[in-house]
Amino acid sequence: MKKLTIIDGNSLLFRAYYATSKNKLMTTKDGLPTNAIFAFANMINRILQSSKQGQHLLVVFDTGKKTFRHEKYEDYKAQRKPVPEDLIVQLPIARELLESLNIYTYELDGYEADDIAGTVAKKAGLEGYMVNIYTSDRDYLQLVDKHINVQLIRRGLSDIDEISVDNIVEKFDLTAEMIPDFKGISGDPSDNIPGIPGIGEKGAKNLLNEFGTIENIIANTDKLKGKVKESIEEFGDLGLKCRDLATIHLEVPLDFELEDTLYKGYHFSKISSFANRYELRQFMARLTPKFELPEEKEQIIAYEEIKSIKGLSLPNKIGFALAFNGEMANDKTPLGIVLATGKNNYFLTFNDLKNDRELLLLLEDPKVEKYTYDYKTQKVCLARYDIKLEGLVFDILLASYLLDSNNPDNIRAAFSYFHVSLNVPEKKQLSLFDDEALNFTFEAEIAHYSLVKAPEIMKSLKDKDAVKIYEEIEIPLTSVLAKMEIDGFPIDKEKLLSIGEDFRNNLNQLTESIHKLAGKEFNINSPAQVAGVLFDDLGLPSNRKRSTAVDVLLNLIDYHPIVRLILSYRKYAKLISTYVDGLVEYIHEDGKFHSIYHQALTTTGRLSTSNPNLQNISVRDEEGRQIRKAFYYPEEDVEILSLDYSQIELRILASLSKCTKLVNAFNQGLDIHNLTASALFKNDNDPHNARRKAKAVNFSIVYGISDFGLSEQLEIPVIEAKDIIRRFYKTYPEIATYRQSIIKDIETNSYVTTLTGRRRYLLEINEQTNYHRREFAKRAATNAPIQGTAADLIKIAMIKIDKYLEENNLETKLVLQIHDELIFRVPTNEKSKVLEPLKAIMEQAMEFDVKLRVDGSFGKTWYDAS
DNA sequence: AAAATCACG
DNA sequence: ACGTACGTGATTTTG
Repeated sequence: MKKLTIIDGNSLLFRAYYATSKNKLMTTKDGLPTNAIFAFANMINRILQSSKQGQHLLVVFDTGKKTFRHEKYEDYKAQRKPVPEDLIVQLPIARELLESLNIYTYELDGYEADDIAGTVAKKAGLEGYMVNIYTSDRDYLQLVDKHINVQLIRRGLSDIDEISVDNIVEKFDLTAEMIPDFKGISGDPSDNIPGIPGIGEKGAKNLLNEFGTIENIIANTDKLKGKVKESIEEFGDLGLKCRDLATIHLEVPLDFELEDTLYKGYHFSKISSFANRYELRQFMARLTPKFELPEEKEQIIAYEEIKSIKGLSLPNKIGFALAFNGEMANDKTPLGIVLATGKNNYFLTFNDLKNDRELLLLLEDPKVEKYTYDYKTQKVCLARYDIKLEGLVFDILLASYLLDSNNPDNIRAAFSYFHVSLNVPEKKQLSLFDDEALNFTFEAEIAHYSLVKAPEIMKSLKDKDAVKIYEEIEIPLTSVLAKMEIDGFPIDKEKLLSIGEDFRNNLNQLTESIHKLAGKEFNINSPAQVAGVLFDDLGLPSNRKRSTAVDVLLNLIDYHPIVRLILSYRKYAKLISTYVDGLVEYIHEDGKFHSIYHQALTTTGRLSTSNPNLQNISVRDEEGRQIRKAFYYPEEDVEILSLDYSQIELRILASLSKCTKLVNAFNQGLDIHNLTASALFKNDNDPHNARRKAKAVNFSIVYGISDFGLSEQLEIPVIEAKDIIRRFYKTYPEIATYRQSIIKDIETNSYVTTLTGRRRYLLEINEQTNYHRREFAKRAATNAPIQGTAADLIKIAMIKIDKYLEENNLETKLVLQIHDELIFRVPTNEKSKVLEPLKAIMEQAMEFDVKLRVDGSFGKTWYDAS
């Protein structure tokens, strides 16, 4: 017979915690309490111990959000004591434990664990399963039937009472069907359900055994007498309402199948690293080996070299991996390709690939589903040889990033996250004189595992609510980014060098003057030597760290003329090394930059660019801004368009926090910094200065404020900064509430989400002994939903814009993304055609309470367009 | 390889 | 009493 074990996660954790919290709590050496985990893990161990292969296992949780019961009865669970802090921090660890053991878990906003358990149990019962539910909550007894037993956990954890149809009446003097009515009458103080006043457990049992249901009791009120009669007459309806609350909801919309709960086993490496992390040695010693899965790295992935795919009947789902020569990141030479079917792996050299018409058609056929790691790099590489690649459905790089944005942007790390340990890649050198056979096992592994691991990984994405972002954002975006990388961004090398010459002249003069003022020659590039000259030779006041960073030097400017010169030197040195000489190195033969977009790198969901980084080309400083004059299209009739979101992060903050004042101000087009200034610095008689300060305050909120940080920024005492923050929250109270809710999120779940559901995990929040890592986690948690939602927004806009340009056969091209700004190549004749539509797409890419605003400007050069 | 600095959002 | 603004990448010096 099929068996399903359901565990009430919250209930067991509570029991585990209180059973082991009598004395001093058990902790890791960092001081993280692990007592509940320890006991909970032992319980899971015991359940695994007594299970067999082929059985099903499911752990259900409450999400802690309001449920439909709260809507029916606002006092539901109202007087429940808050969960102890020491237990809260262990909740995410319990989930980690279950994940490490590969045990299926489920929770759903709006429903409690018992509703989920009940729905699953009844469904399984109908399908002939024998169901066992582990809980300490007697409400579950109503589920008992001939297919369902409840393992009721009593005081300790080892004292378990098995309740079945055969013994429920004997033990509780009630049938399973009577349990809700029983609770409805006698009440349940733990859920704040009052029940019918005046009738207790004893009376309720008597009544139910005589009449069966509350309705029937009410219908027979005349047969009752005395106090009981009065109570039923007066509070009968309340009893019905209470029964309603105590009834387990059996129609929870579940989006998984019973098959998903089949327990297959665990990977030793994963659970053992978990146990090490939380110092649970005893647990590992007791862990049953019968569910241990073989580590997959032992398997050797072979491949067969072929000349053409002709004659092979390949399936419609193909894993693939290009082999590259190890050169520059965005200038790789392809050596060959491995195709994986799940059963076989085929290798073709790049030469054979180029000549294989059928393979070329397969690669560009969107109906042939492609599974791989880092589709974009391969698409870009092939495009340089005029080979099209279409039909991406699964990219293990993007999946690993969405499952945890802390995962490194690195192939071996991504695969090892899915328990695949890739062979060390061979450093391949293609040389005319080198006819040594190369080994492509590495690529065969990538192709094979990308294909076969996909179903399991898609399920993990589903568990983390990431499927929508994956399918609707990251997967389509990767092709848009590939196009941008292929198109590149033009640069006039001569112009850049001539700007550089001016910088170099300035730098030489500055070097001379600085050496003269210092009275000696020294390396001005060396912070240590600069510190020596300033603080030792010239005796300027130094800080503890002897830092010579800009903000320090700015405060020393009046002490000695050399300071201003050093600042100026730094500026030109930076411009020359990074933005002239540095950039020149990256110019391709076509006179363009082909920067790489990293789609799976930042923890918040933003993109980043490299080789070169085009997202940090100077703009704030007029001298530095000159660099942008070298960026333009050499064609006569082509211009650059820049479209940027105005104040996007503050708008998102206003919207996410539903801050009425800010939302209204934005929607009325008011200056938001002035608004804050008038609320916080009313008495400041310098309005310009007031706005500057207000702007710093507004931003500090986005970054997750600290009074010290703000005091540093504004160069005011910490007490004043503290008071400013207090007044800020008083002005915008919803933001204070919002921040608190974010902090609560991170503390209970160890992650926060953007508006689309993108997660950022911050496990630092659990480090009990490390105050400053915990505080960092709080600031980062405050910032991530804002920065990440802005990232989601512009990504969606990019996808929509790409589609729009394509569908309307426009020559305009998206060429650069700078977080809140998109840069386009626009043929002059399309200028009036694209401006408004593109603006509108950006402004409406996502729905917010606040209206979004996009500003745009054209220019021949990037300088003129920004 | 890490630290310091500074360019951007 | 702690010791602090969020996210990046490139360059240079230095241990």
